[in-house]
Amino acid sequence: MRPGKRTKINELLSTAPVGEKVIVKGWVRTFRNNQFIALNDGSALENIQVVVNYEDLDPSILKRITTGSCVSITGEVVESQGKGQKIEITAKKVDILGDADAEKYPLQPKKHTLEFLRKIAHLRVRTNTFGAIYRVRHAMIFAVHKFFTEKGFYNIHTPIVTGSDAEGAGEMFRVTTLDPANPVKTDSGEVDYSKDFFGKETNLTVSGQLEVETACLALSDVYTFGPTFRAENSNTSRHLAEFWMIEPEMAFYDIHDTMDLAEEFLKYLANYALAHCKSDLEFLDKRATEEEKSKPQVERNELSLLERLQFVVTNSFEKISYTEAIDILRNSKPNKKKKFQYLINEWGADLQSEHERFLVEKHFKRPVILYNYPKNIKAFYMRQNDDDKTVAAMDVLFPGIGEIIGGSQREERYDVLKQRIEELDIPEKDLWWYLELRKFGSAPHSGFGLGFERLIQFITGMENIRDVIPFPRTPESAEF
RNA sequence: UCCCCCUUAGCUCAGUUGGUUAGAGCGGCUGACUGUUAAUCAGUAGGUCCUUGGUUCGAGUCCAAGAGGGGGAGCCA
Repeated sequence: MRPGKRTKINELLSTAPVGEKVIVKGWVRTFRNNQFIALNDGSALENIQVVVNYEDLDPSILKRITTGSCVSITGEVVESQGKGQKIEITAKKVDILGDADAEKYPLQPKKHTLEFLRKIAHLRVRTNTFGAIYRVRHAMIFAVHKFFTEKGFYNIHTPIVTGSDAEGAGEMFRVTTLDPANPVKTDSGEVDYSKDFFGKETNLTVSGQLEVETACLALSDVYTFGPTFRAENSNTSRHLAEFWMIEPEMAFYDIHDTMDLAEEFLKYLANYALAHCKSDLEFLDKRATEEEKSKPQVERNELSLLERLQFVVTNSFEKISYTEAIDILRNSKPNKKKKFQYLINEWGADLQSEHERFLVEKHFKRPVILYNYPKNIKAFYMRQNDDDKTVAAMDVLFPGIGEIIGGSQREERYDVLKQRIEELDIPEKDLWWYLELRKFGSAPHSGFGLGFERLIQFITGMENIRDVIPFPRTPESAEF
């Protein structure tokens, strides 16, 4: 080890170099008995215990070792005399890098509520829970790229600012440099967007799908992984105004190939987390189990977090058509006993989350993929089936989260697509390039969108989506 | 956007049918102790009871509006 070089705590704990002189730097979690610092630098969930000799240490330094302060420790790695840890560091030198006024520092060595921690999002990552979530989140980002790279997919950066309002995936955020109090106006008094920065109306993207299809019809297998913005007034534990979405798009895949890929992908990710985030997941598993105890029996999970991840990895997903799902729901107990708020009477009804939850959590008790939905409840670009009633759409439904993936085979036939655009009154002028893809060397292709934060919810067992992204953006809330 | 719930010390929460000076644990501070594991022990400070208005002899408690937060629904990923 190079003299003067800092060693990260995860490395120390895994190599346990007893007898070596080391430098560690990090943040104090607790300082017990005027002797024992629990030090964490984020490289692992675990802390290293630093033992200081309070009789030799300058009292003015001793006083500044407080919860939250940042310190640099020079000392020797020794076997611990205590029971809670194998090794510890006997400090020879303690430097305070950053004070944390104990009277004002909001984090205490105790359990805080998630609601409180959301209000101090700049500090919450210093807790075990959020440290674990951030690390798992990183591991999943890496695993996404690894999965697609191994399968020969190319990552495509689709635009964040978009000029088309055509996809209809949701309300959009406007992008403009016009003065909101006094925008340039046309003679007829309308806002003159031709004078705006881009010379037209622009918005933040709600999906990179349409753009990534261009790359798909040249590179075959591609994916996006980027920020996505929806200005919906959604106030739920599964919605954000700014979130990250993964959208693979595959040439020559039909809807069944796509469902298989979605299943393989999700299993790969769960498996990667189990293999690479062991101690973080064990911590989150315990945390979730504790949390469950405060809930009524009926709302508790039958499986623990780790068991759920294991279950997804080892069990095949149930794949059924919308029509089959309607049959199951129509004959289900809650439907017959009128327990559903929305009763299923006939084919064509949109499924409510109570129905999806019934299928996933009660009927099949495993992830379910529904496919071939009625065309009038799905988007214009989805491929029409021969029955003329349904489109080749699919949703992957997960327990607790609901829809984690939505995808479809795309309509590759120019005439059919054009007719559908007209039927739905979608402004065609914004879609000329999208239609041209069907004019020049069109190909059957399919894709899906995975909400990254919903994935992280599933992997970490966190119930509120605001706790799996560092800085959540939701209606009325954009602090930090 | 709709429905429901919550807001009391830095944090987590008690606070009886409306009644004198609003409490506890943790945290902070002071001291003791010194191989602790969210250390322990003793002492101590700390309050716009979310805001505004109303009812009442009297409001933390009842009513109304507003603010903030949470849960559910819809929209979806």
